[in-house]
Amino acid sequence: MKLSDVNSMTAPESRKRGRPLSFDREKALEQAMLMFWQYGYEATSVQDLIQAMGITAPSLYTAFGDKEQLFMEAIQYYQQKDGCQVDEIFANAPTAKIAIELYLHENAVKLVQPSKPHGCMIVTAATNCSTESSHVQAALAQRRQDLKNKIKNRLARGITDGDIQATQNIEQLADFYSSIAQGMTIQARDGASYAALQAISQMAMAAWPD
Amino acid sequence: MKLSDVNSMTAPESRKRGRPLSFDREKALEQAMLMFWQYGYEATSVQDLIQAMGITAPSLYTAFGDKEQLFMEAIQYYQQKDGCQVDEIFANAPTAKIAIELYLHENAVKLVQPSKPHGCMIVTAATNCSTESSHVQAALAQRRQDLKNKIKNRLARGITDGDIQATQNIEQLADFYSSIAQGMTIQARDGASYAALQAISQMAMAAWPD
DNA sequence: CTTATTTCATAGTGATCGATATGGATATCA
DNA sequence: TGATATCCATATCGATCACTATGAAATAAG
Repeated sequence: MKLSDVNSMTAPESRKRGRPLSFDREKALEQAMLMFWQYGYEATSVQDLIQAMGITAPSLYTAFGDKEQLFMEAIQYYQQKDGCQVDEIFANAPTAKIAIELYLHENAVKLVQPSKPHGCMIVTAATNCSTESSHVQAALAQRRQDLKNKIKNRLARGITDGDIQATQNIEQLADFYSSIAQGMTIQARDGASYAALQAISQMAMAAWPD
Repeated sequence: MKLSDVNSMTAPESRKRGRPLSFDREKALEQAMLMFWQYGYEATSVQDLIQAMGITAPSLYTAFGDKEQLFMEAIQYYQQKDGCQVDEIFANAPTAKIAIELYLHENAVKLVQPSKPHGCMIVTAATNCSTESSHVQAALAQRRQDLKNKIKNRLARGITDGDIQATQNIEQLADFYSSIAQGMTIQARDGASYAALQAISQMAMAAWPD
């Protein structure tokens, strides 16, 4: 690492040398996320992106690397802004059952936000991929696996807390409730209302093994 | 209609004039279906298709019209060969609950067939589409709606048959079980085993309102 | 000021997209 | 056989794909 790098790290904003950015990087990222969310990774062209972001192609590439890196950043931005805050929900819920119930409810809310694409971006944004972008597909699959693991861990805590019987098959329950969440995304894509989604999550809770 | 058309209809195969097809049309269609099933509509290029089908581009266009018509035919072929035979299942099941249970079981079988793409083609093949092929997307959405309507109709028959209480919300039940089937597709895509899918469908049946 | 650095706008790169024009090959019909 | 009809193989169409080379414009440092 060079000394100049250290200097730029310790004084990130104020002492930048060249011509300043003429656009808001975060707002541009948000627009890119909305495009990827609606149309998916490959179906969103760079041309579409720069129009939505209000910048030119060279600006996109200098600011975000390439299309794939922009997508990865958009995914991260999505999870922060429009995804379910599952860590917080699971940490604060008093029981595992309430944790799942609150998660499914938050899921229903987030899947049909007004003036935003419906459905979960993690589920839908890289479904149809050619072999060249299979690692983008794999990255989203990993995020879905991460969620399932978080559900499983919260259920395991339910056993140690005593609100789930130790004989319960936690793996199966995690499969079921992540499947429910993903099914709700397809329903939301196909026009389901918040009320319909909420009804689905309530029916799913009726399968809870008391 | 011209007389020649009538003649060709009454004698379809034997009296065709010109050079005969050098490939099996149905086998070529099956290969096309497998490609669309795995990669989706837009991510499968015509180049990919003709390689898998073993024919040249002009042959594809004379035999199937264009890429979109080939996809529509592939969808039809899929529903006949690899989709759930829901009409037959629903017609023969003695009660609505058994009908749904059998459907979900058949679904689990069809979603993880060996040496075939996993998940339901109707759910996954046109998720990421640009605006130019939005009607392809709409066609699949219509097929999903058709399935939900068939579920609803079978539940309604359950009420007239007396195995479902008339107070039950049939719309909600149809939403729930079609959501389950679609969630299972995402699970199958992400590597779920038949046993895992079957466990999901059994848990879903635990939510049945007796 | 000059110099260094970064961004911006224009224009265009080779590659691939879906789809076809052309002409020869192979069949049936008269 | 000759006429007609259909298919196959080669080569290629304009459009779009993700991406970038070039140089001018705008800032900070010296």
